Amino acid sequence: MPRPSNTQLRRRQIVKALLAVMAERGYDGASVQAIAQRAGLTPGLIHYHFASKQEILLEAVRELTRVAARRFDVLARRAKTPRERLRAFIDSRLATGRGASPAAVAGWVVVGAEAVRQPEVKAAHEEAIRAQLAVLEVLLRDHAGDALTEVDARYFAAIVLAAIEGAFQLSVSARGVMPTGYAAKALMELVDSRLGTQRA
Amino acid sequence: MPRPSNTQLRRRQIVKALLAVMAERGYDGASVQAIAQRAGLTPGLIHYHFASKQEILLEAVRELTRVAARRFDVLARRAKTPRERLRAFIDSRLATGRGASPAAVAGWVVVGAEAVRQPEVKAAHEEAIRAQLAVLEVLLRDHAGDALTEVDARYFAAIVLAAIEGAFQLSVSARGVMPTGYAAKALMELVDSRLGTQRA
Amino acid sequence: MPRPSNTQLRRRQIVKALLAVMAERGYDGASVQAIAQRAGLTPGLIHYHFASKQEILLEAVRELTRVAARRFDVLARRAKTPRERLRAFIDSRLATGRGASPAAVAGWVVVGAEAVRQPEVKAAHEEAIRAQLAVLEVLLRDHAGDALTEVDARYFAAIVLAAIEGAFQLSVSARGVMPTGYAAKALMELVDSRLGTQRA
Amino acid sequence: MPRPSNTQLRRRQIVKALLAVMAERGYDGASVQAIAQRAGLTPGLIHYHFASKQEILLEAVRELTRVAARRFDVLARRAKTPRERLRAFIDSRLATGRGASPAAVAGWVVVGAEAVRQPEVKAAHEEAIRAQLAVLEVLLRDHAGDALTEVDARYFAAIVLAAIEGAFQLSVSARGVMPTGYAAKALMELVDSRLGTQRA
DNA sequence: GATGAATGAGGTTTCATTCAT
DNA sequence: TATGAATGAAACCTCATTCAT
Repeated sequence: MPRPSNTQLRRRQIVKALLAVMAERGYDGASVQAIAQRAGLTPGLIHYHFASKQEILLEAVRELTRVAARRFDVLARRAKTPRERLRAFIDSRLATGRGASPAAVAGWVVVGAEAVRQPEVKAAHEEAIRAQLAVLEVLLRDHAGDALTEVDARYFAAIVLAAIEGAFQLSVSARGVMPTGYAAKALMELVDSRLGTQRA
Repeated sequence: MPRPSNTQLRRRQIVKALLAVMAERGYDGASVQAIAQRAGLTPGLIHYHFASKQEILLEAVRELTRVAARRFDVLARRAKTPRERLRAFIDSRLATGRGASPAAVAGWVVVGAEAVRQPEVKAAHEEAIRAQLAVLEVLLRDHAGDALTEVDARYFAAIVLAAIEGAFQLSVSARGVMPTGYAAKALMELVDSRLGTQRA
Repeated sequence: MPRPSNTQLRRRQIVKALLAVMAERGYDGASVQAIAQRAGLTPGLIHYHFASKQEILLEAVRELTRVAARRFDVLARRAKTPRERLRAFIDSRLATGRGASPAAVAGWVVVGAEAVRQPEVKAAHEEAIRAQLAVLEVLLRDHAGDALTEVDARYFAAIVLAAIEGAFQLSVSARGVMPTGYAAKALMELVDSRLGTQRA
Repeated sequence: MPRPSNTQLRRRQIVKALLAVMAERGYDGASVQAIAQRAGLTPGLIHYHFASKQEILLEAVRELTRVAARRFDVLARRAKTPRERLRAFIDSRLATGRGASPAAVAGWVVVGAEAVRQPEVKAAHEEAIRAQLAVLEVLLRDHAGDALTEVDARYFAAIVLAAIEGAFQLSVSARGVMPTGYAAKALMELVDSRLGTQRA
């Protein structure tokens, strides 16, 4: 009778520890030793559950993606109009309060830089970006009606996503520049003015 | 008779090499050995000209800032209206062509992530961000006239800068999402619509 | 009611797996994990049946010895003259065809090197060597009659055994140097010429 | 003014240390730490002079080959007849006395086993074997005159080389089986009888 | 200014073995 | 018997930095 598997638990523990350490010390600063310590495990066990440190990072990218998607789902459920759904998306990324996680934001910034040198990370990061872009594009078109051509919608979505990603960076390295909570509001205003959809 | 100092030349060489390597392998991947190789120098000499690897990175941040400022100056010289000066700023960051450097963009993204863990880098990065923000805020107010309150201008500038920084990230890790050259155009359109200033 | 023991089966499985892995990756490359995988078992079970990895190796040495002995017995049964029995011995080591096992040959070479550092392995290896030497010496004297003194027979046997062991090494690391099948023939010719016993 | 290079010295030191440790503990037992200790150096310095542990092993293979070749050259210089040159070859491998090195013999056996799993080592080992084979074949034909066909010479050489390699193995793992010094004599007798060339 | 050998700390990873179940 | 999670030691290797020349 084998001991009941706790692999799922352990993997989640480890990913969480990586994100926590990474938010403070970056990816290279997040040594396996440090991750283990944070998770209350041993380095050997880390490698029992993950083949390599990179594997943990890749799982972390997926986890961040899942969390963001879940957050959007929750907020979107309450939205009744296309504009509210769009706002829900922006809030799911930028709003503070329940679900907002500075560690996740810092982690995401670090992942973005890691994409520069690790092709596998780049692929995972890019996939996440493209998925968000697709969602955002649909939301924008739903909201804009005929005000956006297909091509415009795509680039507009890209700019909006860029603003979100950039806001992450600013919140990490120039805290205070954009008071928490204002980013979502300011971005939504921008979108509204572009689409001629003022808040009625 | 001492030989004439070439310290300035060497330092610039080294900073350039760091940026080049960093764009491919990240900061930790840019070993002193690798930097030396790229610069055609030896590791020992690197430390003769810089006290530590971090010093090179800090100098690189300054260098990137200087280059960006210079690029803006060049473009702004041709600008005649406030709107054109604003456009000059955005182009100086996002436009392709002469002066655009993928290595610099990747380097900047890496610097942003490094700010997560190195306080000195964070300070340098933040200073650069705040300086740009100040310029951008002035440009926006000049252009907008009474259309923006002081507070609005500050947040608007932050959002615009965020979009620029985010565009860097996308260009690094999701190339193709935002065709080169479109970012500047799309961002300017957004600004125009927000300020009610269509291109006449 | 205890379940019927399958220890013997398992031990043989494990030894076989060690030899297979060792032939590809050497002794240190044959991790318990890898052995388990090859045997279709788990690492824990390996240590249930063997106290240590070395124990498996020692059992493998014995197994290789047993297999060689059995092979000689089979061939010797058909032999009618002393010369044929001698030939049977050489064939049992060097001939190709039924019973020849490249994995066993590679395994034996690896065991020989492992004897360099593990006294227990050296002892087991040496015992196997001395046993073969004894057999070979008897076969040679039977065949040679008065053509060999006792001392000569001992050294002659040693040289013949050395040639066999060396042929293993060559077949492992310089395949093609000695076409399979020729080794036995060439060695027998050498023996014949030394003993003045031409093939009638 | 750089410090004068001592790379050649260091590399030789390291190779020598590897061979010494390997003769006692095998290749895997020869940790970089152990090699460094034996050489009186630090592990970091080992890797400064060799890219990897395997590189040291490959250099060791070359070194062993060079030493053997040199030994043959010295002995062959005194040889006056083809038979004496053949004997010089065999002595250069098997005779005791000046130049004989138990560590080198054990090292060579370990290298042979390492060839099982490291393709680069196998290539180096095979090259060494083939080179010796070529020499031996020429020596045999010179000595035999018409007594050997071309094909026979090749296989004969292979058997003789096998006997030499096997004698190494026996001397490592079954010391005493073949009293030092007798191997060369016994092998030469075998060759003589095969070629019908008695010591006149 | 310049070289490159040298150090020592620390990195990721592997692994034989143990043990709760 | 069997599982596979867990441990802890040790492996190879990288690297920023120092320093004799």
